[in-house]
Amino acid sequence: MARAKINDDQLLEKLTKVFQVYGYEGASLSLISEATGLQRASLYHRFPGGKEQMVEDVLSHVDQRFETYLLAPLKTEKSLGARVREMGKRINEFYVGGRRSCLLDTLSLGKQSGAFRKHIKASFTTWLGALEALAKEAGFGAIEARERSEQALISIEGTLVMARATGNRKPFKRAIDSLPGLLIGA
Amino acid sequence: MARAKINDDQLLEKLTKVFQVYGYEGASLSLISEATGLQRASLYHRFPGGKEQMVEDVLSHVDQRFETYLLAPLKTEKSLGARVREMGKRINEFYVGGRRSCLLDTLSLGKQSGAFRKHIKASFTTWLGALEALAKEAGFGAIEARERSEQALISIEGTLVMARATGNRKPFKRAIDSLPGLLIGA
DNA sequence: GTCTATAGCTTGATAGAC
DNA sequence: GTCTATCAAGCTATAGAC
Repeated sequence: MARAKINDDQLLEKLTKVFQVYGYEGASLSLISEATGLQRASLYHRFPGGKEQMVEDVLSHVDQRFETYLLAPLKTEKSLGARVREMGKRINEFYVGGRRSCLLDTLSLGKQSGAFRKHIKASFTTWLGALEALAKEAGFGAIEARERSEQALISIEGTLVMARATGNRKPFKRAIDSLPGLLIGA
Repeated sequence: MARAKINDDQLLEKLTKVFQVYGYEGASLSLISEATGLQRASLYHRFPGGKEQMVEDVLSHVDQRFETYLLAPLKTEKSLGARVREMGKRINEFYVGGRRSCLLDTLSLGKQSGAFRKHIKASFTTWLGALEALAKEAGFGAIEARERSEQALISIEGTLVMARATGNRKPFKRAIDSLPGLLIGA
């Protein structure tokens, strides 16, 4: 039992980055090996289920990061505005100012995507639900709260695609800045 | 010189679909061969530059389709509203009601994406320019016209990602229906 | 212009030593 | 837990017959 070169959290974060940049089929084991500093066989020791398990574990890890970090500010005692602004700051951090793509985008592409669809859909729904609850707390009715939270997610996904395709990250920044207005009307 | 099994236009449309669904790395030659009905060697006869040339040609073909079909209604003599609505109808058609992804999304992922970035960026800019011109014609100032056309593209890209990731195509339909309000304020 | 056959490399995955 | 060595299968691409 030699000592681990990299702990689980660090490993999953390296993997997250690789899947954000290359997607599922583009993320070859060679690439993953290079990014993590672990040889193929070591990767299979950590993830006996291979690439598919890597993706599942990455998705779960990101779910957890969202729950305990990105969306956590929403459950504090601060003002609605302060909560949304803090969440925006963390979302911006997570996507490195628009330089990284959303996993729900990059992993929903291609042949293998069916295997993760359930998880991806669930993650999306959870994220949506958190924003929706916030909009309701701000006084919006059920239908409007729903539409506004969807609008928020759509603008984030759309601007991330635009940032990747064109290199223009300003719309992403603007989308983040628009979150308070969109979600709590302020 | 045996007769062609499939003409250039039909071939490029089959390829478009494959790259929309699988992205660059996911679109293997076996998959392409199956989708087009042509064997590997025949594909290399039609595209001597291999997969990279296929993508370049697909992007150019889609540029042309946008110019001569999707965006063509904007240059007619009809009312602004009628023009935008007709364009929306054709955009919806092109993306098969949200069942297909945008190539600017699927091809900007992965290792190879650098090779197409220039083309992708140019296509994006052209599309944006057409919508911007329309918004200006509707009376919006330069800055607002720019923002509104960006917003239109972002909502389309974002809703297409959402449709792929969750299967929910309603936001895409709504984005199409919102184009008149967004671009000409009606 | 399409085909079969094949080359050479990369892929995801495994066996077994330390 | 990590490693080297190895495997079969898949990949992109090419040669040459019809």
